[in-house]
Amino acid sequence: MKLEVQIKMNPSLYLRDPEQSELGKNIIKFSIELIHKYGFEAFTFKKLAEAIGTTEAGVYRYFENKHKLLVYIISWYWGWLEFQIGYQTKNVTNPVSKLKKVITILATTVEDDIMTGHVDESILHQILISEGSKAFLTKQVSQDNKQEYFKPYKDLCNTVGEIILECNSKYKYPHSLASTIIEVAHLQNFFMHNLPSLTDFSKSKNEDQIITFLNDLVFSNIVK
Amino acid sequence: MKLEVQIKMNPSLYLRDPEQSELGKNIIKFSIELIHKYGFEAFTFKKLAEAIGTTEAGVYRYFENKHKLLVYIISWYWGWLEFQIGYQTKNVTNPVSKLKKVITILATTVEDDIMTGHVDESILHQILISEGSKAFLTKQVSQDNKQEYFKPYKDLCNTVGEIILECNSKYKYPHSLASTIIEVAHLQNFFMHNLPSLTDFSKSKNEDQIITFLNDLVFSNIVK
DNA sequence: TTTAAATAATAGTATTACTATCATAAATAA
DNA sequence: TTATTTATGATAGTAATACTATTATTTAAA
Repeated sequence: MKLEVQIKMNPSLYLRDPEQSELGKNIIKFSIELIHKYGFEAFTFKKLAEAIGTTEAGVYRYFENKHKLLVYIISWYWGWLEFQIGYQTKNVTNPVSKLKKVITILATTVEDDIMTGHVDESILHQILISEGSKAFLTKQVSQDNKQEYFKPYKDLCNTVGEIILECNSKYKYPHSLASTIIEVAHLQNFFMHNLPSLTDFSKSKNEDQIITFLNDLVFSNIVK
Repeated sequence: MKLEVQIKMNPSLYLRDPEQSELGKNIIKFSIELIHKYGFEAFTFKKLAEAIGTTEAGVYRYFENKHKLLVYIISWYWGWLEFQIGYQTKNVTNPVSKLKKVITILATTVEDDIMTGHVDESILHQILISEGSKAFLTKQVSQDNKQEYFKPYKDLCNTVGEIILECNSKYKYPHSLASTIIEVAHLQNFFMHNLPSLTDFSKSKNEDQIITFLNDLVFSNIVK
């Protein structure tokens, strides 16, 4: 028996559950590849259908539009990351070590997880860096939020926020600091590779420096 | 004689300089209004042309496409902000006070500046919060960067970075901290209004709390 | 074995993101 | 003043995008 990690997804994100068929799994697999290749703006359902070997109508049976598909794969990633964080910090009792571990996970390009057949997490991580915020930077953000599209992201922020409170129960902004850590980890990575003068890591282009920067920022703030 | 602030723009952003004609100024004025109203994705040159009372072709004579127009108005804002920061911190000698002032400027919704006739800065500030990162989160970011499209943003980050170094000349990440302050100011504002559980300001929805959060983050980090 | 459900194949529509052409009005130079 | 350039307006047209609809065919469940 092959073990597979299943991330539970919000059903209102899709018309037909992509996990339940080969075509569905291919939609997820190739949309990750193509969004990474073309960027979200130039990514179309037509290109996706061609890559899979199906028709546009075939894709539309699974997802109403490309925005929902983006939100789907991004939600999937947050769900998977939450699982990773839970798993990798399971035996860490010291909260500071735990938060450091979390920062490292958030700021490090992951390796492809063989537990998830059709999803390449390392590409997904890249997508999150350059397309992630497009999931919520829209005019429909409030409606999307009402439909709980961002629950996995919020859950993750809560988890990180709780670890922050474990480090310092009097810290006043655990949620804001949690969302800041997540967003800044991605932004500094994007800047390092694409607009290096907005960072101080242009020479090495090493993720470890982002981790050091974040640790420095976070721990001087919460542990005084 | 009417005094007007002129922000010098990168000429490769436009085909014809919008500052040099009524139609051009209207393109800027109404694009700010309509991007704010519809969001950048749903904003089209057709809607813009209709609002102005010209034709699509008329708009295309000024801007090659809507991406360049977005970069133009965002660059304009960074240029204007740089000017504001210079002006408002002119007589502040203490670097900590200066950085606090800068954070306040970055995190506060501005009032419309009457010195700039056709631009409504308060709406522009809203656009920056929700559309700002779309200027660089594209596949062409490196080409755009080579053409110096992001120079005003980088200049601003440098200015802020220098003030950080004035506060603590040994601080290792002045550029990263500067870009973090700017981006987090906008992100926390967006979250506060649209995804409040990602912040700790959901009750009051007050910008002052973002300023307090940022001051707390920044000064515990650089002044130890 | 029947019936239902999923997929493939094809066609069609409204909108978007442009490009091209030509006439006219306004500004400038000879 | 007239000639010429330059900006704008009006209109048309195209390829691509973001869908919806229809029907036939295959696959799976009852």
